[in-house]
Parts: sequence; structure tokens; C-alpha cells
Amino acid sequence: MKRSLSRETRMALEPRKQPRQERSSKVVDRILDAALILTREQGTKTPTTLAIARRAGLSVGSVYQYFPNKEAILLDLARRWLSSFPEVIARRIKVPPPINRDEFRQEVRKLFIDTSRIYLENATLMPVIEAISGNADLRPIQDEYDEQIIALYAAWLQHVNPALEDKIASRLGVLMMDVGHACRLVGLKRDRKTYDLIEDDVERMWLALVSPYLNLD
Amino acid sequence: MKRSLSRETRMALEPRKQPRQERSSKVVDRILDAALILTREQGTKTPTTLAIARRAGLSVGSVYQYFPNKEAILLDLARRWLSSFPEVIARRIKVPPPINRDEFRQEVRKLFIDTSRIYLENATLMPVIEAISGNADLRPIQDEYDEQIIALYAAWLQHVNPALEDKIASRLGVLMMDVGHACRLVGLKRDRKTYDLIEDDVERMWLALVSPYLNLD
DNA sequence: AAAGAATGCGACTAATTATTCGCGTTTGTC
DNA sequence: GACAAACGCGAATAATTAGTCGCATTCTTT
Repeated sequence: MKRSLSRETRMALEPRKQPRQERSSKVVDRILDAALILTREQGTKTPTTLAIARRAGLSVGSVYQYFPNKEAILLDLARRWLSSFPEVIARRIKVPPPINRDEFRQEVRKLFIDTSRIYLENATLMPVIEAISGNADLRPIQDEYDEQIIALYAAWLQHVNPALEDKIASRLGVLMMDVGHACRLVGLKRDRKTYDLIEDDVERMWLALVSPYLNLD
Repeated sequence: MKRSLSRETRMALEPRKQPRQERSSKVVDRILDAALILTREQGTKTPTTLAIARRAGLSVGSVYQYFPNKEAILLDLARRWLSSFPEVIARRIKVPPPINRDEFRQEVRKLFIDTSRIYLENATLMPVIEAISGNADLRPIQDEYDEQIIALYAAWLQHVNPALEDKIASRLGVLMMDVGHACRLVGLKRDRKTYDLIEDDVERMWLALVSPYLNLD
């Protein structure tokens, strides 16, 4: 076990090599699929390399052909999710800022709907996201993404209301992110109808959260 | 490592023996203190038995005199926290239900303040609570407590508005708990002033969440 | 079809860590 | 101060798992 080594080198999490032949890119897919299925089956616990290999019908050795370590597999699964947040929020900052209360509300609603879609589209990934949060090695990486997302939420708030202080914007940003995340995780574990009800709940809460600071009362 | 054994027997988590002599009850305290400090130092990662023993100035053997396994130590730390929630909510159900809008709001506020106090009083325990959430073995136990707390939040909602449907009450209960928890964890990691601001934020969100269902608009 | 590159394999290594057990030491009791 | 019970110790055990390496197989190219 060269555990300590990989910890020291601050983890290369990039794929180890690009697949050159067709069979091997199928192998990469099989590994990712297996990791996803196992993570979903086991709740929060991250699957072992052996379990992933067996589930994919491969040997451990093959797994390490394409991934430098176990963490890289989970991270690869999560990457699309992790990166779509910044994209979506950034897009909502590009539009011209609202000029009256009705438009304010509309902007909140749009951001709300866009972020909600990310959750719906990545519903099957949620166990992976939860597993990453619970994994001591991967947590810091997620935290970095979170920082970014918070900063973007804050930037959005200041886009909507340029007079908003940095400190307040960043506090509200954290809460928007965390409240949205917590509630939507609950929603995705229930049926679609309940998810939609919870979405309404979240929207009310978001509005209540930001209203005093965006003069929406 | 009799790991699988302890997993099979579905974990006896009770203290293994009561200290009979004075020195040993001090030892138990030292173990708990060490576990708390280490958990705080290491963020979410649960400390190893060896680390706990060393930090407490003891040998592993001594740790196992009083705790059947590692999990029991963390659970012992968290026990007061885990049990104070049900107590506090239950107490808020015992009072006569509100009869007008102003009293409704007052009741929300009281529950809000009481639950906030639990967080403030147990601020140092929060890393342990987070570690428990991230630990595959302890998570189920916390989930049981959570079920209980959700049921009590739901009961409180129906106490305040007896006409509220079970399903709605339980959905709102989950969200009250999760939103409160997520935001307060954020708050406790910041300074006291920010914590208070976040408390205001949470209160607004709680009110926005339940208002449509308690005729508070 | 032959060579060489890419891929696949899995026994093996080694790190980590939970838990036990038998023995020496301390404490309370008479 | 003698005896038993309680306590404390830590080397040893054993389970789990990440990651490696050299050999075997399959593919691509000519």
C-alpha cells in the first residue's frame, strides 16, 4: 500500500492514461458504471477498488491502468455535476440586472429554476456527491468547488443589487447554497410530486432569505 | 481485528463496564476529552483508537475497558446532544396551542429560540456530530434520532395547527430540521455576530416555510 | 503472419487500524 | 500488611484494503 505516498504527492487525480483502443474506453465506462452502482447500493460508503473491479468484471490491475487511485474514480463521476454549478450561475450573471421588484423576483426565480434543474438532471449522482462529502480525502476538493459556488452566488446577489455589501452577499450565498442543497437532497429521495412541493418550499425560503437585502418586501 | 464480529452483533454501544474506582472514572473522562479534541482537530475524520489512547495518556487496552468499540466513544460524546432535541421540542408541544396569528408567530419563535440554544450550548460538539454523519457505522444511529426529531417537528406543527395533514407536517418537519441544521452549522463556524445574523435568516426562512400552512400570511 | 504496443490479469506487498489477552501494578478492604 | 478485585498495559493478532508488478493475452499495423 503506497497510501502515504499518494497522500504526500497531493494526489494526481487525473486519469492515468487515455484509452487508445476501443475496448479500453469501454473499460473506463464499465469502471465508472460499477462505481456509481456500488455507491448507490451502499449509501454513503465509498466502494473498495476490489469491489469496483469485480462489479465491472475486471481485475484491480485494469482499474489502475486508467485511474491513479480510488478517489479519482469518484471524482470523475462527480466532475460534470461539480462544474455545472459555476456555469449555470455565471450564465445568470450575464443578463442585464433587474430594475424593479417584479424583475427582481423573476431573477430569483430563474436562478432557482436553473439550479433545480442541475439536481434533477444529476439525480442518480447524488449518492456519489454524498459519499464525497463523507470522504476525508475528497472533502477538501468538494470544499474548493463550494467556495467557488458561494462566490458566484454572492456575485449574483451583487449583480442583482450592486449596493449589497460583500460580507452580506457572501453570507447569503452560503445559505442559499446550503439550504438549496439540503432540501433538494431530501426531495430527490422522495417521489417527484414531493420534490416539486419541496421546490416550492425552497423558493419561498430563498425569497424570504434575500428579500430584506434586495428591497423586495 | 474482530471487525466483522462487532458488525454482526449489531453493536453493543453501551459502556462496557462501570468504573468502580475513582481513578477509572477520570480515565473515562480523559478518553472522552481526547476523542473530542482529536475529532475537532481532524475535521470530519474520526480518530483512531490508538490516537485517542495516546492523547489521553493511556494504552489501547484501557480504552477497551470502558468502551466496547470505537463507535461507542463518539456516540457517548454525542448522546447529550442527540437526546436534547426531542426533549426541547416535546416541551414546546405541551403548552396550550396558539389561538391567533400573533400567538402562532410567537410559538414559531419560541421553538426557534429553543432549538438555537441547543446548538449554542453544544457548539464544541459539532465536529463530532459531523463526523458521525460521515461515518458509515454511526450514520444509521443518527438517522434513527433524526426520524424521531422529524416526527416531533411534525407533531409540533400539528399541535400548532391540528388541521394540518400528516404528509405535509412530516415534509415540513424534515425541512425545518435540515434547514436549521445546515445553517446553524455554518453559523457556528463563524463569529458570534455572524451566527446571530444567520439566526435571523433562519427565522425568516422557517416562517416563510410554514406560513402558508399555518395561515400566517 | 509477425512484431510490437496496448491492455488485462491477479497474486502479492504493505499500510493501517480495531480489538484481544495475559500479565504486572494499584487500590480498597479487612 | 495481606488479599482480591479492579485497573492499566502493549505486544500480538487479524481484518481490510490500496496499489504494484511482471507475465499473459489481444489488438493494430505493416
